[in-house]
Amino acid sequence: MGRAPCCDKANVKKGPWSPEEDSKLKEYIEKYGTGGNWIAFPQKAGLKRCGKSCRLRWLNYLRPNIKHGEFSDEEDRTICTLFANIGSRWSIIAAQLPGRTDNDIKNYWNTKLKKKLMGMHLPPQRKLAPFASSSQIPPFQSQPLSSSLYEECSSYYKSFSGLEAISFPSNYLSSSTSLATNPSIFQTHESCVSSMPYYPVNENVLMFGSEGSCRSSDDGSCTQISYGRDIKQEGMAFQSYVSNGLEENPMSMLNYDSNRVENLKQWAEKANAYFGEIPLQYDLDHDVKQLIRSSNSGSNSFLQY
DNA sequence: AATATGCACAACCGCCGGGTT
DNA sequence: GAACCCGGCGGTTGTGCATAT
Repeated sequence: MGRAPCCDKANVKKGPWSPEEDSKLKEYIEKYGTGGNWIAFPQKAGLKRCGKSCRLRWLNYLRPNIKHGEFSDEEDRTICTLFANIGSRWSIIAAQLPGRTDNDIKNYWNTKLKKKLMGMHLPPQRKLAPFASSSQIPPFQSQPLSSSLYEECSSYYKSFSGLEAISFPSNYLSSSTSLATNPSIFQTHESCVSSMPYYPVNENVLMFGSEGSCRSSDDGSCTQISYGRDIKQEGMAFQSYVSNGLEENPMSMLNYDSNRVENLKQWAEKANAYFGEIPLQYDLDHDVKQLIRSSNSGSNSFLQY
């Protein structure tokens, strides 16, 4: 038995908000505030919406001082740098960018910034990576592909990532997401990772690259491959902090507002204390982070475009 | 002009953690 | 301490517009 739904789905409107709904929501909040209970909010405000939907609409769109439109170069740099250090903690990244919402930043990252970054590290004529696989075709892989293509793609991948091989955490492959039914996970042409050979290690894990690519633990058992997003993301984040140290943190390369840096340092300290040392693991975004770091360490900013 | 494809963004979904009972 | 509720979060999907064919 699952969790009870937060609202009566049958009597709740979904989809885009109308201007009338927007003004209703806005007026009510300006008059009475949110009331501290979003679940009860729609009824009070006379909206046929889920409370969560109201909250999201307010926070991401209607709230005062929301900044819409183009991200500045400095914002780009901030996002990239924070992403390299803390991963996809959009709410934390958003906290460093006044007026921007986590959703905004997440969308911006997924649709533009990541591509911009990856594109800069691809030879122009080969922006579209060939999809390939290897002889290690898992049973559910419908199309056999040549290993030569894999080799080409593999070197192509190495050429910009500097990584020999990569293993995916299993949470990229959640139980509800079958490769057979949702191949889109690996279809992004932004990364040749999509065509790394992969094979099941156990029922929940697929390995990419060679077996030797498993770098997870001392005994080679890959035990850090995790299910929870927190372990994965925070693990990467704080491994990064542990290994780089705040002094080497690429943030220092930004003209950072000192208060913001201080906030982040405090947060990082708390988090470090909480998580301690966490084994490094790779995921699809790892190489993006590598790119950011390596680019930042050079004389030319990767965001000079 | 019609259709296909790509892209950007808004919104939804489901999980998790913290607080309360 | 267990059960429940709610807010918050990140990942994913849906939709509409723009551009290419």
